[in-house]
Amino acid sequence: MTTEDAPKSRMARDVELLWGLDSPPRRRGPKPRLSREVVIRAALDVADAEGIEAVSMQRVSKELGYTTMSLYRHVDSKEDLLVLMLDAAMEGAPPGPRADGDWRAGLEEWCHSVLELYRHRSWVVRVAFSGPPGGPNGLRWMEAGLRELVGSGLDVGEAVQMLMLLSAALRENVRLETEMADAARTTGNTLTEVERDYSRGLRRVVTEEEFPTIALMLHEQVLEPQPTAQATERAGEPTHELDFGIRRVLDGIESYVRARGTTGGA
Amino acid sequence: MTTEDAPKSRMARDVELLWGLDSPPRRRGPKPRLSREVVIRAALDVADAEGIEAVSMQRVSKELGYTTMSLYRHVDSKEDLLVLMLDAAMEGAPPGPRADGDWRAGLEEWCHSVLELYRHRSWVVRVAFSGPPGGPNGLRWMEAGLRELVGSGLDVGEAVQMLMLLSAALRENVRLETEMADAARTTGNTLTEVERDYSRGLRRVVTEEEFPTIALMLHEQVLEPQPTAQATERAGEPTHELDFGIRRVLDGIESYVRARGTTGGA
DNA sequence: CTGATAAGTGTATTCAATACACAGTTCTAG
DNA sequence: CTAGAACTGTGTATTGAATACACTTATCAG
Repeated sequence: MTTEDAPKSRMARDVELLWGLDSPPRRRGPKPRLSREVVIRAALDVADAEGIEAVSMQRVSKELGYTTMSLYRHVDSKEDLLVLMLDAAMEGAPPGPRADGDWRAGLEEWCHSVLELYRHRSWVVRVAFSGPPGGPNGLRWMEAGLRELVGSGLDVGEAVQMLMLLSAALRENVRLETEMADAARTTGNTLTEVERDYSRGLRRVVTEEEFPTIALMLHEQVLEPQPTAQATERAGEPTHELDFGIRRVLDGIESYVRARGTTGGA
Repeated sequence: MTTEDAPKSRMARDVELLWGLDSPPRRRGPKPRLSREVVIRAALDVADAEGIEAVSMQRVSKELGYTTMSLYRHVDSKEDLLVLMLDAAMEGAPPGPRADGDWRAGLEEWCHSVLELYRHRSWVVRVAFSGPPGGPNGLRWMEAGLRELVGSGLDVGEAVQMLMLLSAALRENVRLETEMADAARTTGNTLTEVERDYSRGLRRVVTEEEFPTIALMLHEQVLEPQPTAQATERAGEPTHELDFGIRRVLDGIESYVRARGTTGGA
Protein backbone atom coordinates (compact mmCIF):
# COMPACT_ATOMS: atom_id res chain seq x y z
CA MET A 1 0.00 0.00 0.00
CA THR A 2 3.09 2.22 0.09
CA THR A 3 4.76 2.23 -3.30
CA GLU A 4 3.22 -1.08 -4.38
CA ASP A 5 -0.03 0.27 -5.72
CA ALA A 6 -0.40 -1.10 -9.22
CA PRO A 7 2.43 -1.74 -11.67
CA LYS A 8 1.71 0.83 -14.36
CA SER A 9 1.71 -0.42 -17.89
CA ARG A 10 4.26 0.83 -20.36
CA MET A 11 1.94 3.22 -22.13
CA ALA A 12 0.68 4.79 -18.94
CA ARG A 13 4.23 5.16 -17.66
CA ASP A 14 5.29 6.71 -20.94
CA VAL A 15 2.74 9.46 -20.62
CA GLU A 16 4.14 10.47 -17.24
CA LEU A 17 7.67 10.17 -18.53
CA LEU A 18 6.97 12.32 -21.56
CA TRP A 19 5.35 15.06 -19.56
CA GLY A 20 7.98 15.02 -16.86
CA LEU A 21 5.53 13.86 -14.24
CA ASP A 22 8.05 11.45 -12.83
CA SER A 23 11.14 12.54 -10.89
CA PRO A 24 10.16 14.58 -7.83
CA PRO A 25 11.80 18.00 -7.44
CA ARG A 26 15.28 17.77 -5.97
CA ARG A 27 16.21 19.34 -2.67
CA ARG A 28 19.82 18.68 -1.71
CA GLY A 29 22.95 17.64 -3.52
CA PRO A 30 25.06 19.31 -6.16
CA LYS A 31 23.22 21.08 -8.93
CA PRO A 32 22.93 18.87 -11.95
CA ARG A 33 25.19 19.93 -14.79
CA LEU A 34 23.44 17.64 -17.19
CA SER A 35 19.71 17.55 -17.69
CA ARG A 36 17.22 15.26 -19.31
CA GLU A 37 16.66 17.77 -22.08
CA VAL A 38 20.33 18.01 -22.89
CA VAL A 39 20.65 14.24 -22.98
CA ILE A 40 17.70 13.91 -25.32
CA ARG A 41 19.05 16.62 -27.56
CA ALA A 42 22.43 14.95 -27.78
CA ALA A 43 20.80 11.63 -28.59
CA LEU A 44 18.74 13.30 -31.30
CA ASP A 45 21.84 14.82 -32.79
CA VAL A 46 23.54 11.48 -32.96
CA ALA A 47 20.49 9.85 -34.49
CA ASP A 48 20.09 12.63 -37.03
CA ALA A 49 23.71 12.45 -38.03
CA GLU A 50 24.36 8.73 -38.00
CA GLY A 51 21.10 6.89 -37.63
CA ILE A 52 19.45 5.21 -34.71
CA GLU A 53 21.93 2.33 -34.59
CA ALA A 54 24.63 4.81 -33.65
CA VAL A 55 22.75 5.82 -30.53
CA SER A 56 24.31 4.02 -27.63
CA MET A 57 24.59 5.26 -24.09
CA GLN A 58 28.34 5.45 -24.54
CA ARG A 59 28.08 7.40 -27.75
CA VAL A 60 25.63 9.92 -26.36
CA SER A 61 27.60 10.46 -23.19
CA LYS A 62 30.81 10.90 -25.15
CA GLU A 63 29.05 13.47 -27.26
CA LEU A 64 28.35 15.44 -24.11
CA GLY A 65 31.76 14.91 -22.56
CA TYR A 66 30.45 12.87 -19.64
CA THR A 67 30.73 9.28 -18.62
CA THR A 68 28.27 6.69 -19.74
CA MET A 69 26.79 6.20 -16.32
CA SER A 70 26.08 9.88 -15.87
CA LEU A 71 23.19 9.53 -18.29
CA TYR A 72 21.46 7.18 -15.94
CA ARG A 73 20.94 10.02 -13.51
CA HIS A 74 18.61 11.57 -16.06
CA VAL A 75 16.92 8.68 -17.77
CA ASP A 76 16.11 5.33 -16.23
CA SER A 77 17.11 3.24 -19.18
CA LYS A 78 17.96 3.40 -22.82
CA GLU A 79 14.43 2.42 -23.63
CA ASP A 80 13.13 5.45 -21.81
CA LEU A 81 15.58 7.58 -23.71
CA LEU A 82 14.25 6.21 -26.97
CA VAL A 83 10.69 6.98 -25.96
CA LEU A 84 11.70 10.51 -25.13
CA MET A 85 13.61 10.86 -28.39
CA LEU A 86 10.63 9.74 -30.41
CA ASP A 87 8.40 12.41 -29.02
CA ALA A 88 11.10 15.04 -29.20
CA ALA A 89 11.67 14.18 -32.84
CA MET A 90 8.15 15.30 -33.69
CA GLU A 91 8.84 18.82 -32.57
CA GLY A 92 7.66 20.71 -35.65
CA ALA A 93 4.15 22.09 -35.74
CA PRO A 94 1.54 20.19 -37.74
CA PRO A 95 -0.61 22.20 -40.13
CA GLY A 96 -3.30 24.23 -38.40
CA PRO A 97 -7.01 24.24 -39.23
CA ARG A 98 -7.81 25.35 -42.75
CA ALA A 99 -9.78 28.49 -43.36
CA ASP A 100 -11.83 26.80 -46.05
CA GLY A 101 -12.68 23.77 -43.92
CA ASP A 102 -11.76 21.43 -46.78
CA TRP A 103 -11.07 18.26 -44.84
CA ARG A 104 -9.68 16.35 -47.79
CA ALA A 105 -7.13 19.01 -48.50
CA GLY A 106 -6.47 19.26 -44.78
CA LEU A 107 -5.74 15.58 -44.50
CA GLU A 108 -3.53 15.50 -47.54
CA GLU A 109 -1.64 18.38 -46.06
CA TRP A 110 -1.34 16.53 -42.78
CA CYS A 111 -0.05 13.42 -44.51
CA HIS A 112 2.51 15.39 -46.45
CA SER A 113 3.72 17.12 -43.32
CA VAL A 114 4.10 13.81 -41.58
CA LEU A 115 5.96 12.46 -44.56
CA GLU A 116 8.26 15.42 -44.61
CA LEU A 117 9.00 14.95 -40.97
CA TYR A 118 9.59 11.22 -41.32
CA ARG A 119 11.78 11.72 -44.33
CA HIS A 120 13.82 14.29 -42.51
CA ARG A 121 14.23 11.95 -39.54
CA SER A 122 13.93 8.57 -41.08
CA TRP A 123 15.32 6.86 -37.99
CA VAL A 124 11.98 7.58 -36.36
CA VAL A 125 10.18 5.03 -38.48
CA ARG A 126 12.78 2.40 -37.75
CA VAL A 127 12.18 2.32 -34.04
CA ALA A 128 10.02 -0.71 -33.64
CA PHE A 129 7.93 -0.12 -30.58
CA SER A 130 6.61 3.45 -30.64
CA GLY A 131 3.23 2.87 -29.02
CA PRO A 132 0.28 5.21 -29.26
CA PRO A 133 1.29 8.84 -28.90
CA GLY A 134 1.58 10.07 -25.36
CA GLY A 135 3.92 13.03 -25.41
CA PRO A 136 3.18 16.67 -26.14
CA ASN A 137 4.48 16.55 -29.68
CA GLY A 138 2.95 13.25 -30.63
CA LEU A 139 -0.40 14.33 -29.26
CA ARG A 140 -0.21 17.60 -31.15
CA TRP A 141 0.15 15.74 -34.42
CA MET A 142 -2.58 13.35 -33.46
CA GLU A 143 -4.86 16.22 -32.63
CA ALA A 144 -4.26 17.86 -35.98
CA GLY A 145 -5.01 14.66 -37.88
CA LEU A 146 -8.06 13.82 -35.81
CA ARG A 147 -9.42 17.30 -36.21
CA GLU A 148 -9.54 16.95 -39.98
CA LEU A 149 -10.99 13.46 -39.82
CA VAL A 150 -13.74 14.49 -37.48
CA GLY A 151 -14.31 17.43 -39.77
CA SER A 152 -15.15 14.97 -42.51
CA GLY A 153 -18.13 13.73 -40.58
CA LEU A 154 -16.69 10.59 -39.01
CA ASP A 155 -17.32 10.10 -35.33
CA VAL A 156 -14.31 10.19 -33.02
CA GLY A 157 -13.89 6.44 -32.78
CA GLU A 158 -13.95 6.08 -36.54
CA ALA A 159 -11.54 8.96 -36.88
CA VAL A 160 -9.07 7.32 -34.50
CA GLN A 161 -9.28 4.17 -36.53
CA MET A 162 -8.59 5.95 -39.80
CA LEU A 163 -5.78 7.94 -38.29
CA MET A 164 -4.05 4.76 -37.20
CA LEU A 165 -4.48 3.33 -40.65
CA LEU A 166 -3.08 6.39 -42.35
CA SER A 167 -0.16 6.72 -39.95
CA ALA A 168 0.73 3.10 -40.43
CA ALA A 169 0.75 3.55 -44.18
CA LEU A 170 2.94 6.62 -43.98
CA ARG A 171 5.40 5.04 -41.58
CA GLU A 172 5.72 1.87 -43.55
CA ASN A 173 6.14 3.68 -46.79
CA VAL A 174 8.94 5.83 -45.50
CA ARG A 175 10.52 2.76 -43.97
CA LEU A 176 10.65 1.10 -47.34
CA GLU A 177 11.86 4.25 -49.06
CA THR A 178 14.63 4.54 -46.53
CA GLU A 179 15.61 0.95 -46.89
CA MET A 180 15.95 1.39 -50.62
CA ALA A 181 17.93 4.57 -50.21
CA ASP A 182 20.24 2.90 -47.68
CA ALA A 183 20.72 -0.04 -49.97
CA ALA A 184 21.65 2.35 -52.72
CA ARG A 185 24.09 4.29 -50.58
CA THR A 186 25.67 1.15 -49.16
CA THR A 187 26.24 -0.50 -52.49
CA GLY A 188 27.15 2.70 -54.24
CA ASN A 189 24.43 2.23 -56.79
CA THR A 190 21.65 4.54 -57.79
CA LEU A 191 18.14 3.94 -56.58
CA THR A 192 17.13 2.82 -60.02
CA GLU A 193 19.83 0.20 -60.04
CA VAL A 194 18.74 -1.11 -56.68
CA GLU A 195 15.20 -1.47 -57.92
CA ARG A 196 16.35 -3.11 -61.07
CA ASP A 197 18.47 -5.57 -59.09
CA TYR A 198 15.51 -6.47 -56.94
CA SER A 199 13.25 -6.98 -59.94
CA ARG A 200 15.89 -9.07 -61.60
CA GLY A 201 16.16 -11.21 -58.50
CA LEU A 202 12.41 -11.72 -58.44
CA ARG A 203 12.31 -12.58 -62.10
CA ARG A 204 14.61 -15.50 -61.41
CA VAL A 205 12.12 -17.13 -59.06
CA VAL A 206 8.70 -15.88 -60.05
CA THR A 207 6.96 -18.20 -62.43
CA GLU A 208 3.94 -17.31 -64.51
CA GLU A 209 2.08 -20.33 -63.10
CA GLU A 210 2.66 -19.86 -59.42
CA PHE A 211 2.67 -16.08 -59.29
CA PRO A 212 0.73 -14.81 -62.28
CA THR A 213 -0.01 -11.37 -60.87
CA ILE A 214 3.49 -10.76 -59.62
CA ALA A 215 4.78 -11.89 -62.97
CA LEU A 216 2.51 -9.33 -64.55
CA MET A 217 3.87 -6.72 -62.19
CA LEU A 218 7.41 -7.54 -63.19
CA HIS A 219 6.46 -7.55 -66.81
CA GLU A 220 4.98 -4.07 -66.57
CA GLN A 221 8.03 -2.87 -64.68
CA VAL A 222 5.97 -1.51 -61.84
CA LEU A 223 8.95 -1.49 -59.55
CA GLU A 224 11.14 0.58 -61.79
CA PRO A 225 10.49 4.29 -61.37
CA GLN A 226 7.94 5.68 -63.79
CA PRO A 227 9.26 8.97 -65.09
CA THR A 228 5.90 9.82 -66.62
CA ALA A 229 3.93 9.46 -63.41
CA GLN A 230 6.28 11.69 -61.47
CA ALA A 231 6.54 14.32 -64.14
CA THR A 232 2.77 14.62 -64.32
CA GLU A 233 2.51 15.81 -60.73
CA ARG A 234 3.12 19.42 -59.94
CA ALA A 235 6.60 20.19 -58.75
CA GLY A 236 6.02 21.62 -55.28
CA GLU A 237 5.51 18.86 -52.73
CA PRO A 238 7.24 15.54 -53.10
CA THR A 239 4.44 13.57 -54.66
CA HIS A 240 4.65 9.83 -55.01
CA GLU A 241 2.70 6.75 -55.74
CA LEU A 242 1.83 6.86 -52.08
CA ASP A 243 -0.53 9.70 -52.82
CA PHE A 244 -2.62 7.29 -54.79
CA GLY A 245 -3.19 5.23 -51.68
CA ILE A 246 -3.90 8.26 -49.55
CA ARG A 247 -6.49 9.48 -52.01
CA ARG A 248 -8.23 6.13 -52.05
CA VAL A 249 -8.49 6.22 -48.29
CA LEU A 250 -9.97 9.70 -48.47
CA ASP A 251 -12.39 8.49 -51.14
CA GLY A 252 -13.39 5.70 -48.82
CA ILE A 253 -14.10 8.09 -46.00
CA GLU A 254 -15.99 10.41 -48.27
CA SER A 255 -18.23 7.76 -49.71
CA TYR A 256 -18.91 6.32 -46.27
CA VAL A 257 -19.81 9.64 -44.75
CA ARG A 258 -22.01 10.53 -47.68
CA ALA A 259 -23.81 7.20 -47.61
CA ARG A 260 -24.41 7.45 -43.90
CA GLY A 261 -25.68 10.99 -44.24
CA THR A 262 -28.25 9.71 -46.71
CA THR A 263 -29.25 6.50 -45.00
CA GLY A 264 -29.30 6.64 -41.26
CA GLY A 265 -26.66 8.91 -39.75
CA ALA A 266 -26.15 11.10 -36.70
CA MET B 1 35.93 -8.65 -62.77
CA THR B 2 36.27 -11.86 -60.79
CA THR B 3 34.12 -11.74 -57.64
CA GLU B 4 33.93 -7.94 -57.55
CA ASP B 5 31.08 -7.51 -59.93
CA ALA B 6 28.52 -5.34 -58.15
CA PRO B 7 27.73 -5.37 -54.44
CA LYS B 8 24.19 -6.68 -54.37
CA SER B 9 21.72 -4.67 -52.36
CA ARG B 10 20.06 -6.17 -49.34
CA MET B 11 16.78 -6.87 -51.06
CA ALA B 12 18.35 -8.53 -54.03
CA ARG B 13 20.55 -10.63 -51.77
CA ASP B 14 17.54 -11.59 -49.68
CA VAL B 15 15.77 -13.05 -52.66
CA GLU B 16 18.71 -15.34 -53.36
CA LEU B 17 19.01 -16.19 -49.71
CA LEU B 18 15.34 -17.05 -49.37
CA TRP B 19 15.31 -19.28 -52.38
CA GLY B 20 18.55 -21.00 -51.46
CA LEU B 21 20.33 -19.65 -54.51
CA ASP B 22 23.42 -18.88 -52.47
CA SER B 23 25.73 -21.61 -51.08
CA PRO B 24 27.07 -23.71 -53.93
CA PRO B 25 26.56 -27.46 -53.64
CA ARG B 26 29.12 -29.09 -51.39
CA ARG B 27 31.50 -31.71 -52.65
CA ARG B 28 33.90 -32.81 -49.92
CA GLY B 29 33.95 -32.73 -46.19
CA PRO B 30 31.86 -34.38 -43.51
CA LYS B 31 28.15 -34.52 -44.09
CA PRO B 32 26.48 -31.68 -42.29
CA ARG B 33 24.54 -32.80 -39.27
CA LEU B 34 22.81 -29.47 -39.02
CA SER B 35 21.08 -27.76 -41.89
CA ARG B 36 19.74 -24.33 -42.61
CA GLU B 37 16.20 -25.63 -42.37
CA VAL B 38 16.76 -27.13 -38.95
CA VAL B 39 18.31 -23.92 -37.70
CA ILE B 40 15.41 -21.86 -38.97
CA ARG B 41 12.93 -24.23 -37.43
CA ALA B 42 14.63 -24.07 -34.06
CA ALA B 43 14.71 -20.30 -34.21
CA LEU B 44 11.01 -20.25 -35.06
CA ASP B 45 10.27 -22.48 -32.11
CA VAL B 46 12.09 -20.19 -29.75
CA ALA B 47 10.35 -17.13 -31.16
CA ASP B 48 6.95 -18.79 -30.98
CA ALA B 49 7.50 -19.85 -27.42
CA GLU B 50 9.26 -16.84 -25.95
CA GLY B 51 9.13 -14.01 -28.42
CA ILE B 52 11.68 -12.58 -30.78
CA GLU B 53 13.84 -11.10 -28.01
CA ALA B 54 14.59 -14.61 -26.83
CA VAL B 55 16.11 -15.51 -30.18
CA SER B 56 19.87 -15.27 -29.83
CA MET B 57 22.43 -17.35 -31.60
CA GLN B 58 23.34 -18.92 -28.29
CA ARG B 59 19.76 -19.75 -27.46
CA VAL B 60 19.03 -21.31 -30.82
CA SER B 61 22.19 -23.36 -30.82
CA LYS B 62 21.54 -24.56 -27.30
CA GLU B 63 18.08 -25.60 -28.40
CA LEU B 64 19.68 -27.83 -31.00
CA GLY B 65 22.44 -29.12 -28.76
CA TYR B 66 25.23 -27.49 -30.75
CA THR B 67 27.67 -24.70 -30.13
CA THR B 68 26.87 -21.15 -31.03
CA MET B 69 29.39 -20.98 -33.79
CA SER B 70 28.04 -24.04 -35.51
CA LEU B 71 25.08 -21.97 -36.67
CA TYR B 72 27.36 -19.74 -38.67
CA ARG B 73 28.09 -22.65 -40.98
CA HIS B 74 24.47 -22.46 -42.08
CA VAL B 75 23.58 -18.80 -41.95
CA ASP B 76 25.95 -15.93 -42.53
CA SER B 77 24.67 -13.75 -39.73
CA LYS B 78 21.86 -13.32 -37.31
CA GLU B 79 20.29 -10.84 -39.65
CA ASP B 80 20.13 -13.44 -42.38
CA LEU B 81 18.56 -15.84 -39.93
CA LEU B 82 15.88 -13.27 -39.13
CA VAL B 83 15.13 -12.76 -42.81
CA LEU B 84 14.77 -16.48 -43.23
CA MET B 85 12.59 -16.74 -40.16
CA LEU B 86 10.27 -14.05 -41.40
CA ASP B 87 9.55 -15.83 -44.61
CA ALA B 88 9.31 -19.20 -42.92
CA ALA B 89 6.80 -17.75 -40.47
CA MET B 90 4.37 -17.10 -43.29
CA GLU B 91 4.13 -20.76 -44.15
CA GLY B 92 0.34 -21.17 -44.14
CA ALA B 93 -1.54 -20.91 -47.40
CA PRO B 94 -3.40 -17.69 -48.15
CA PRO B 95 -7.00 -17.98 -49.32
CA GLY B 96 -7.33 -19.09 -52.92
CA PRO B 97 -9.35 -17.40 -55.64
CA ARG B 98 -13.06 -17.18 -54.90
CA ALA B 99 -15.55 -18.97 -57.05
CA ASP B 100 -17.86 -15.97 -57.06
CA GLY B 101 -15.14 -13.49 -58.02
CA ASP B 102 -16.24 -11.09 -55.30
CA TRP B 103 -13.09 -9.08 -54.87
CA ARG B 104 -14.30 -7.20 -51.79
CA ALA B 105 -15.07 -10.41 -49.97
CA GLY B 106 -11.80 -11.83 -51.26
CA LEU B 107 -9.80 -8.96 -49.86
CA GLU B 108 -11.52 -9.04 -46.51
CA GLU B 109 -10.78 -12.70 -46.37
CA TRP B 110 -7.17 -12.04 -47.23
CA CYS B 111 -6.89 -9.40 -44.52
CA HIS B 112 -8.40 -11.68 -41.95
CA SER B 113 -6.06 -14.49 -42.87
CA VAL B 114 -3.09 -12.16 -42.55
CA LEU B 115 -4.39 -10.99 -39.20
CA GLU B 116 -4.82 -14.51 -38.00
CA LEU B 117 -1.30 -15.33 -39.01
CA TYR B 118 0.13 -12.20 -37.40
CA ARG B 119 -1.82 -12.78 -34.22
CA HIS B 120 -0.60 -16.32 -34.06
CA ARG B 121 3.00 -15.18 -34.54
CA SER B 122 2.96 -11.68 -33.19
CA TRP B 123 6.76 -11.52 -33.07
CA VAL B 124 6.66 -11.21 -36.86
CA VAL B 125 5.25 -7.70 -36.70
CA ARG B 126 7.87 -6.63 -34.20
CA VAL B 127 10.79 -7.27 -36.48
CA ALA B 128 11.59 -3.83 -37.73
CA PHE B 129 13.19 -4.29 -41.10
CA SER B 130 11.21 -6.90 -43.08
CA GLY B 131 11.61 -5.36 -46.52
CA PRO B 132 9.39 -6.15 -49.49
CA PRO B 133 8.57 -9.83 -49.74
CA GLY B 134 11.15 -11.92 -51.51
CA GLY B 135 10.73 -15.45 -50.25
CA PRO B 136 8.37 -18.18 -51.45
CA ASN B 137 5.91 -17.70 -48.62
CA GLY B 138 5.90 -13.94 -48.62
CA LEU B 139 5.41 -13.87 -52.36
CA ARG B 140 2.58 -16.36 -52.12
CA TRP B 141 0.71 -14.03 -49.78
CA MET B 142 1.51 -11.08 -51.94
CA GLU B 143 0.23 -12.87 -54.99
CA ALA B 144 -3.05 -13.71 -53.28
CA GLY B 145 -3.62 -10.13 -52.21
CA LEU B 146 -2.61 -8.66 -55.53
CA ARG B 147 -4.86 -11.07 -57.37
CA GLU B 148 -7.93 -9.76 -55.57
CA LEU B 149 -6.89 -6.16 -55.98
CA VAL B 150 -6.33 -6.53 -59.68
CA GLY B 151 -9.66 -8.30 -59.80
CA SER B 152 -11.25 -5.10 -58.58
CA GLY B 153 -10.18 -3.29 -61.69
CA LEU B 154 -7.06 -1.52 -60.45
CA ASP B 155 -4.01 -1.76 -62.62
CA VAL B 156 -1.04 -3.65 -61.22
CA GLY B 157 0.84 -0.58 -60.01
CA GLU B 158 -2.17 0.71 -58.17
CA ALA B 159 -2.78 -2.71 -56.73
CA VAL B 160 0.76 -2.87 -55.37
CA GLN B 161 0.28 0.48 -53.78
CA MET B 162 -2.95 -0.53 -52.08
CA LEU B 163 -1.48 -3.81 -50.95
CA MET B 164 1.34 -2.00 -49.22
CA LEU B 165 -1.13 0.30 -47.56
CA LEU B 166 -3.30 -2.53 -46.34
CA SER B 167 -0.38 -4.62 -45.13
CA ALA B 168 1.01 -1.68 -43.23
CA ALA B 169 -2.30 -1.13 -41.51
CA LEU B 170 -2.60 -4.78 -40.56
CA ARG B 171 0.94 -4.99 -39.24
CA GLU B 172 0.70 -1.83 -37.23
CA ASN B 173 -2.61 -2.79 -35.78
CA VAL B 174 -1.40 -6.15 -34.58
CA ARG B 175 1.69 -4.48 -33.22
CA LEU B 176 -0.42 -2.23 -31.07
CA GLU B 177 -2.70 -5.05 -30.02
CA THR B 178 0.30 -7.08 -29.00
CA GLU B 179 1.80 -4.24 -27.08
CA MET B 180 -1.38 -3.81 -25.10
CA ALA B 181 -1.63 -7.51 -24.46
CA ASP B 182 1.99 -7.63 -23.32
CA ALA B 183 1.45 -4.67 -21.05
CA ALA B 184 -1.51 -6.46 -19.56
CA ARG B 185 0.37 -9.69 -19.02
CA THR B 186 3.41 -7.95 -17.58
CA THR B 187 1.49 -5.89 -15.09
CA GLY B 188 -0.94 -8.62 -14.28
CA ASN B 189 -3.88 -6.45 -15.24
CA THR B 190 -6.66 -7.09 -17.67
CA LEU B 191 -6.64 -5.44 -21.05
CA THR B 192 -9.44 -3.17 -19.97
CA GLU B 193 -7.43 -1.97 -17.02
CA VAL B 194 -4.45 -1.23 -19.21
CA GLU B 195 -6.61 0.84 -21.51
CA ARG B 196 -8.19 2.63 -18.61
CA ASP B 197 -4.76 3.42 -17.17
CA TYR B 198 -3.64 4.87 -20.44
CA SER B 199 -6.77 6.99 -20.77
CA ARG B 200 -6.38 8.17 -17.23
CA GLY B 201 -2.79 9.16 -17.96
CA LEU B 202 -3.87 11.11 -21.01
CA ARG B 203 -6.65 12.85 -19.13
CA ARG B 204 -4.07 14.30 -16.79
CA VAL B 205 -2.30 16.15 -19.59
CA VAL B 206 -4.86 16.68 -22.32
CA THR B 207 -6.55 20.02 -22.06
CA GLU B 208 -9.74 20.98 -23.84
CA GLU B 209 -8.00 24.06 -25.29
CA GLU B 210 -4.88 22.49 -26.68
CA PHE B 211 -6.29 19.11 -27.69
CA PRO B 212 -10.02 19.53 -28.20
CA THR B 213 -10.50 16.48 -30.38
CA ILE B 214 -8.46 14.20 -28.20
CA ALA B 215 -10.36 15.51 -25.22
CA LEU B 216 -13.54 14.58 -26.99
CA MET B 217 -12.13 11.14 -27.66
CA LEU B 218 -11.37 10.67 -23.99
CA HIS B 219 -14.76 11.97 -23.05
CA GLU B 220 -16.47 9.46 -25.29
CA GLN B 221 -14.29 6.69 -23.93
CA VAL B 222 -13.23 5.63 -27.37
CA LEU B 223 -10.23 3.81 -25.99
CA GLU B 224 -12.18 1.64 -23.58
CA PRO B 225 -13.58 -1.42 -25.30
CA GLN B 226 -17.11 -1.01 -26.60
CA PRO B 227 -19.07 -4.13 -25.73
CA THR B 228 -21.92 -3.08 -28.01
CA ALA B 229 -19.81 -2.72 -31.10
CA GLN B 230 -18.25 -6.13 -30.70
CA ALA B 231 -21.47 -7.90 -29.89
CA THR B 232 -23.11 -6.50 -32.99
CA GLU B 233 -20.70 -8.30 -35.31
CA ARG B 234 -21.29 -11.89 -36.19
CA ALA B 235 -19.41 -14.34 -34.06
CA GLY B 236 -17.28 -16.20 -36.61
CA GLU B 237 -14.15 -14.28 -37.48
CA PRO B 238 -12.45 -12.06 -34.96
CA THR B 239 -13.93 -8.74 -35.98
CA HIS B 240 -12.58 -5.48 -34.66
CA GLU B 241 -12.63 -1.82 -35.15
CA LEU B 242 -9.90 -2.49 -37.66
CA ASP B 243 -12.53 -3.84 -39.99
CA PHE B 244 -13.94 -0.38 -40.21
CA GLY B 245 -10.69 0.90 -41.66
CA ILE B 246 -10.39 -2.01 -44.04
CA ARG B 247 -13.89 -1.41 -45.35
CA ARG B 248 -13.17 2.25 -45.95
CA VAL B 249 -10.15 1.33 -48.00
CA LEU B 250 -12.25 -1.08 -50.03
CA ASP B 251 -14.85 1.64 -50.46
CA GLY B 252 -12.14 3.92 -51.73
CA ILE B 253 -11.00 1.39 -54.28
CA GLU B 254 -14.52 0.70 -55.37
CA SER B 255 -15.45 4.30 -55.91
CA TYR B 256 -12.21 4.98 -57.75
CA VAL B 257 -12.62 2.05 -60.09
CA ARG B 258 -16.21 2.90 -60.74
CA ALA B 259 -15.45 6.54 -61.47
CA ARG B 260 -12.66 5.62 -63.80
CA GLY B 261 -14.86 3.13 -65.61
CA THR B 262 -17.32 5.93 -66.26
CA THR B 263 -14.89 8.70 -67.11
CA GLY B 264 -11.85 7.68 -69.06
CA GLY B 265 -10.14 4.44 -68.09
CA ALA B 266 -8.99 1.24 -69.78
C1' DC C 1 27.91 23.69 11.05
C1' DT C 2 26.83 19.08 9.86
C1' DG C 3 24.92 15.26 8.01
C1' DA C 4 21.64 13.49 4.56
C1' DT C 5 21.18 13.40 -0.28
C1' DA C 6 22.01 13.85 -4.93
C1' DA C 7 25.44 14.25 -9.24
C1' DG C 8 28.77 12.43 -11.75
C1' DT C 9 32.83 8.77 -11.85
C1' DG C 10 35.14 4.30 -12.11
C1' DT C 11 34.94 -0.31 -12.25
C1' DA C 12 32.92 -4.66 -12.96
C1' DT C 13 29.45 -7.79 -14.72
C1' DT C 14 26.60 -9.80 -18.12
C1' DC C 15 25.13 -10.90 -22.54
C1' DA C 16 25.27 -10.98 -27.41
C1' DA C 17 27.56 -11.33 -32.01
C1' DT C 18 31.07 -13.02 -34.40
C1' DA C 19 36.25 -13.52 -35.90
C1' DC C 20 39.75 -17.10 -36.08
C1' DA C 21 42.35 -21.16 -35.56
C1' DC C 22 41.82 -26.03 -35.06
C1' DA C 23 40.35 -31.08 -35.14
C1' DG C 24 38.15 -34.46 -37.31
C1' DT C 25 35.60 -36.25 -41.59
C1' DT C 26 34.79 -37.37 -46.31
C1' DC C 27 35.22 -36.93 -51.10
C1' DT C 28 38.09 -36.56 -55.40
C1' DA C 29 42.09 -36.81 -58.15
C1' DG C 30 46.00 -39.09 -59.33
C1' DC D 1 43.74 -46.83 -52.99
C1' DT D 2 45.59 -43.03 -50.87
C1' DA D 3 46.93 -38.02 -50.13
C1' DG D 4 45.34 -33.97 -49.55
C1' DA D 5 41.68 -30.53 -50.29
C1' DA D 6 37.58 -28.94 -48.56
C1' DC D 7 34.24 -28.75 -45.38
C1' DT D 8 31.71 -29.53 -40.45
C1' DG D 9 31.46 -28.47 -35.95
C1' DT D 10 34.34 -26.87 -31.61
C1' DG D 11 36.97 -23.83 -28.50
C1' DT D 12 38.49 -19.58 -27.46
C1' DA D 13 38.90 -14.72 -27.71
C1' DT D 14 37.38 -10.13 -28.91
C1' DT D 15 34.29 -6.44 -29.16
C1' DG D 16 30.49 -3.57 -27.97
C1' DA D 17 26.62 -2.59 -25.37
C1' DA D 18 23.67 -2.03 -21.11
C1' DT D 19 23.65 -1.39 -16.58
C1' DA D 20 24.54 -2.62 -11.38
C1' DC D 21 27.22 -0.91 -7.46
C1' DA D 22 30.30 1.49 -4.68
C1' DC D 23 32.55 5.90 -4.27
C1' DT D 24 33.76 10.97 -4.20
C1' DT D 25 32.24 15.35 -3.78
C1' DA D 26 29.04 19.26 -3.85
C1' DT D 27 24.84 21.27 -1.79
C1' DC D 28 21.37 22.51 1.15
C1' DA D 29 18.02 21.81 5.20
C1' DG D 30 17.85 22.12 9.91
